[in-house]
Amino acid sequence: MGKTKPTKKPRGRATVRGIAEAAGVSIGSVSSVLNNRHVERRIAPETVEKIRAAAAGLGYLPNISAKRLRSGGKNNVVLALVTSFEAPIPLVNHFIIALRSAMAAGKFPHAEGAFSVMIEMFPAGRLHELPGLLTGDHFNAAILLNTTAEDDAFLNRSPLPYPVVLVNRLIAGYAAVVEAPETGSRAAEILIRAKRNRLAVLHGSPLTQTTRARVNGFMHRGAELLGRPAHEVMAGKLSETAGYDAMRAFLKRGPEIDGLYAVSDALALGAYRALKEHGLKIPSDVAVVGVGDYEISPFFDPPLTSVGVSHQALAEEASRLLLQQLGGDGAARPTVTVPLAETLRASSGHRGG
Amino acid sequence: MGKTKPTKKPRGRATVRGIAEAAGVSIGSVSSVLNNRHVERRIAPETVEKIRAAAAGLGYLPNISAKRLRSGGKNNVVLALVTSFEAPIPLVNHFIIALRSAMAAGKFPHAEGAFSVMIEMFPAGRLHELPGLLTGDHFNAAILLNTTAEDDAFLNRSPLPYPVVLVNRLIAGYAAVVEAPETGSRAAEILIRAKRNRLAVLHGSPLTQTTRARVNGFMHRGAELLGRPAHEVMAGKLSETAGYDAMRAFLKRGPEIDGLYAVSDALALGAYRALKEHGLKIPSDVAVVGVGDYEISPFFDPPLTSVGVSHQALAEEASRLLLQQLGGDGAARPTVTVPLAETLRASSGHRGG
DNA sequence: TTGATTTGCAAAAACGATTTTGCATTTCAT
DNA sequence: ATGAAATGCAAAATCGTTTTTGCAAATCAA
Repeated sequence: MGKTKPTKKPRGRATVRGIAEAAGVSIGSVSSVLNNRHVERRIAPETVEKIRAAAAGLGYLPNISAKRLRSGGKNNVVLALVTSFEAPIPLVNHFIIALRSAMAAGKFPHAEGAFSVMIEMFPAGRLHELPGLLTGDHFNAAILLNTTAEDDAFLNRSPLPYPVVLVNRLIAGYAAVVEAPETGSRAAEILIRAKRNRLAVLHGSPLTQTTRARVNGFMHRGAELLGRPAHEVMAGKLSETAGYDAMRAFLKRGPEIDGLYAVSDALALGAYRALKEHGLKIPSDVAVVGVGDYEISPFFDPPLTSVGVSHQALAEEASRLLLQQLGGDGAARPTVTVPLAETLRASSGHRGG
Repeated sequence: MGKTKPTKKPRGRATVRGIAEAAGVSIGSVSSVLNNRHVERRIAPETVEKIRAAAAGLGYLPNISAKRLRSGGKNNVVLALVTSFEAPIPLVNHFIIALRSAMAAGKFPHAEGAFSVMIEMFPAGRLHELPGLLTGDHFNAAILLNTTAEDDAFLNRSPLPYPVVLVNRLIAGYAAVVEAPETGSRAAEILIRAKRNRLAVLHGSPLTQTTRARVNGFMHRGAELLGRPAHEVMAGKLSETAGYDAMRAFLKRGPEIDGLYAVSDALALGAYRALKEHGLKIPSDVAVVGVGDYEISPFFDPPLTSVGVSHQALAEEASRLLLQQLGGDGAARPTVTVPLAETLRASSGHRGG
């Protein structure tokens, strides 16, 4: 065998060192060229070319952590929004905006306005496989959305070593923001006050901790006041289409109702269409109550009565809690209940909208 | 004035070194304790306490870049979604999902599925103030949404030193994804084919490059086919409420129309309500065409005819382009036009929905 | 020709953490 | 009492960059 120089095989990603070896120069020169400092640093044109060629040939991608570590100053608080892929699409944005706004407003003095927001997503039930979750390598603090029971068990087992705020989940040892528990029962009361007594609730499957609470509250209070159980209509997901399909199938089966509670506004919108197609008028034939998640509720036809917490309120409260833990008292792990907002509109026979 | 005790000079953020000095131990011991390795590393209980106390007292927050650099392996490709605060809320999610999905599907082999997605937001016109934008310190590649003319001028002036994909903007030297240019003219054609000849277009203010193209295309094609200009109705923003207000004011002024083009579906939904309140039936009195941004268009009452590109298609194409630049040919800066999708529903007098 | 500049780049010093190694001390076994 | 093992921690190596410093060789000025 010929005597081979023990060149370090660049098995991983290309680095400045790899480029330097390939081009036969020092890493300092490589860095200068890659950052277009070659004029100030007096690198010869032909050397510049050699380095550029080597970098391109190796498919160089800079290591952001190293760059930030070296150049970044002290300003790198990293906040993460951790959510399952299955999260309701519009929800995530509220949290991004809320985090950004809270930080921009200087709610967290330590960072002096300099910070990053990351989005981490995981398949439902696989939270534990998320890189950096346990080590704290990827972010300084996180808001956790849309975990499943399995994920919750994991969180319970292995406490995360940084500030965390859970949304609509309660786990010992974690701060949490939850919606007020009376959402479902208030919906029942609104419908019953509007003189409805043949009620139904439309929900998705599987039930999340939150939607289950809504359904249970509604069923319980409805039975209590009317002495009769409400119908349960189960949709496949929390989407307009799923709500439409489920409601249409339900109406075809024949049960007559005069009051409907949809546990999400997407479901409500689907139900609207099914009801109308079935020849039922809202609210004279069927009154409808939704949850207040969407900005578009007032633009339903007729405008949708909603009772629940707004995503925005939830998001703002979660941000506040997170920054509070980050900045000051890390030991405090409060559970904050966001109060209900109730907007009575035409879909339940009320004026306004 | 009260004298402050100079117990500790706040020279920047606390580090392991700072804690080590405060506790009178080495940084290695500090690290071990902070990561709960003190058992394996055989740190004496009283030392552990000293260190914990010092860390808490200094408000220590680990430097994520340093942690990742040291422990992170090779897996840190950082992708950013850079958008102005004013971006339409639902748009952003599509890009997050598209990026995550594309990476998860292994579209970018270099990263082996390990990567981060960051969200950076800037006030419209202030893109240039975004930290890390010019230095490339914060991410390896970015998708840019919702820039203003001012931001575009900046981008034109100072090319960014990493792969970038622009959305609905064209700037020399950058890859871009744009919607097909015929959106507006097709909307005019649909209305005119439906025998409408007194047209109006409802748009937001200020006009973005995209919405301006839609309006212009509509006005031009409408005038061409009808020999008469369409009305322009200007709303304050691209929201339901703004659309409602603008449309209501317009109808009160008296002009009669029988065809309306709303350049976003939020505007269309607001217009629906204004039209109905004004006693106009859709589509018999006024046919409406929207743009196809929302998943809820089929659930409008009546279902909304849309012509345009879906946010999802835009997002998927943008992700594809970005990963293509990242992985392979960084020199290629293609402009990809996403084709139109046209869905004829009841709002323009068509069947189906 | 010779001393002073310029040119071109290598070597070293950070950035802030984690992990490995090494070395005194104690404690244990005999 | 004495070598062996366990304990507790400091020191050093490392991650991938950027920037500063230093120093030959080449070029210039006289």
